[in-house]
Amino acid sequence: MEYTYSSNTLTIEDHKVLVATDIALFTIKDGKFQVLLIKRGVPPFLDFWALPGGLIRMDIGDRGEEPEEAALRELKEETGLAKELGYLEQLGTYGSPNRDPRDQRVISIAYFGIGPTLEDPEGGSDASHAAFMPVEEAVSDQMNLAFDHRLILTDAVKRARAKLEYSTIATQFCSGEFTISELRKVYEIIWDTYIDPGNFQKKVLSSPGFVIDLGKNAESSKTGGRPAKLYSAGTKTLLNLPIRR
Amino acid sequence: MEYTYSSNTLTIEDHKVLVATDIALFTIKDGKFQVLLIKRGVPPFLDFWALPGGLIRMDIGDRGEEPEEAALRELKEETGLAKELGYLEQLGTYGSPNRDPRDQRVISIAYFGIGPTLEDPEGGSDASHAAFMPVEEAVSDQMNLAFDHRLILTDAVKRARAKLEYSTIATQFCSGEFTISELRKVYEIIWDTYIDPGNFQKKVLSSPGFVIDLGKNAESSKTGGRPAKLYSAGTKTLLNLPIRR
DNA sequence: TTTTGTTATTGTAAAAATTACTATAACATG
DNA sequence: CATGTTATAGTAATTTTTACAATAACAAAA
Repeated sequence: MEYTYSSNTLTIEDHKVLVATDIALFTIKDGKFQVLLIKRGVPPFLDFWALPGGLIRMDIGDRGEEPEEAALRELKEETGLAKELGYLEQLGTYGSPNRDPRDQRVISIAYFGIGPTLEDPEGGSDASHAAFMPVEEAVSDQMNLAFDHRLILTDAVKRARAKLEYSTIATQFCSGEFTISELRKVYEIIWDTYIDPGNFQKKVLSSPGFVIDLGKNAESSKTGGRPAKLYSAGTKTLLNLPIRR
Repeated sequence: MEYTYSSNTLTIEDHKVLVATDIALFTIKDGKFQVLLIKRGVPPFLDFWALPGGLIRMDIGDRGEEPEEAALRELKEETGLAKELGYLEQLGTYGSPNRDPRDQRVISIAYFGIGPTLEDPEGGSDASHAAFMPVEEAVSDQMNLAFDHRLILTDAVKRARAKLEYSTIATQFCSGEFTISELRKVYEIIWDTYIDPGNFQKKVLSSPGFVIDLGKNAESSKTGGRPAKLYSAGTKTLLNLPIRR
């Protein structure tokens, strides 16, 4: 990686760009796969829905922020979300020259995150509103998201659906204690498919490190039925044998 | 994504950073899994081995380069590599504040690429040398790579090993026409493991879209043995059933 | 020409995993 | 206590994987 190059017209300074972060933060709420969006309070894309995010600041820390740190800070500022996230990983960087209509070129490091079912977020600093929205709605043709956030969101959704297969991230969509049925519903909701309860149960329980038996039962539901055992998320992140769609 | 923020001391300009790209370009050469490195000809890290890469330039195109375009341009400039790559995807962005020791903060968008067995690259513009090096050697404790390139390289190696399982990228390590044995050796070399020839053959041929039968045989080798059929890379990128390690 | 060695390819049977069900357990409610 | 509901366990057919044997098709040596 070099920056020895020759240009007759530009200085090093001229090659600098602004770097933002954005988060596609997913949860399951009201039985639906949802994503956290903010309604923009400033131009460009005033009043458009957008992924929470913002610039990496150079006046935080010795030499500026870690990208992930910036993403979490902006998330908190814009949505008031205080709880710890269940999962966060880098999704990719979006850097096409025209992705931001402003004069300055801005690239964005996008993150993929999962929050457990969260209290309703509230709009923070420069967002006039923040809310979870069903993914189906957020990626629909009717919805016009700001910048290239539809692209980022569809990539994040693909990532989520793919990761369910070979990782244990589904547990991050559940609360601290959950039943196998709740875990199964995570798959059913995100994949929009039916999964056989018996086979799923055996598959999960035979995958070492997927879940931890807490040795107690959930409260029996009002609709009747045998009370389910409670589990918590296991320590392993990768499954030996995938869960198939 | 916003850049409405308040700071008493800094302007928007002060938050800008330099953006570089780096490529971990893999191939199989001399029966070994190898990565393309350059020997740096300028400080910092003078004479250190590094991944090919460089700054995204703002004086190319209307509003500066696409990141991928910059990565390919620098690859060509630094290594003289002219052939088209078999595969290229974004690996991730490395943006820790101290990853570059220079005054300017520099983040790097890293790519993961595969080239078919290539002619020996030659050092280009600002690289005094370019060469393929066995991955084992490049990631060893003995080797001190520039910047955080050891981290990038180990991430890229993980990506390569993981992708062999559920995608068809192994074909990109082969030449245009190849035998099933050659394809199997890609797996054996990159995973450093033995794979049963018979089972592998059946698995590949029963995976629709993995390879295309060219209806002709490879030349029989000097060591004897039945001549193998020739295949080319199929059109599918994802495998229905994974190849297991 | 025959034998031997080598690699490719096909076959086969046991083991493991998946799938589609069925059966039972453990509750709530009427 | 019967009925409905959900959780969990069981079971048999199917599919996939694995380990290995058998055959095919060549080169080279005898």
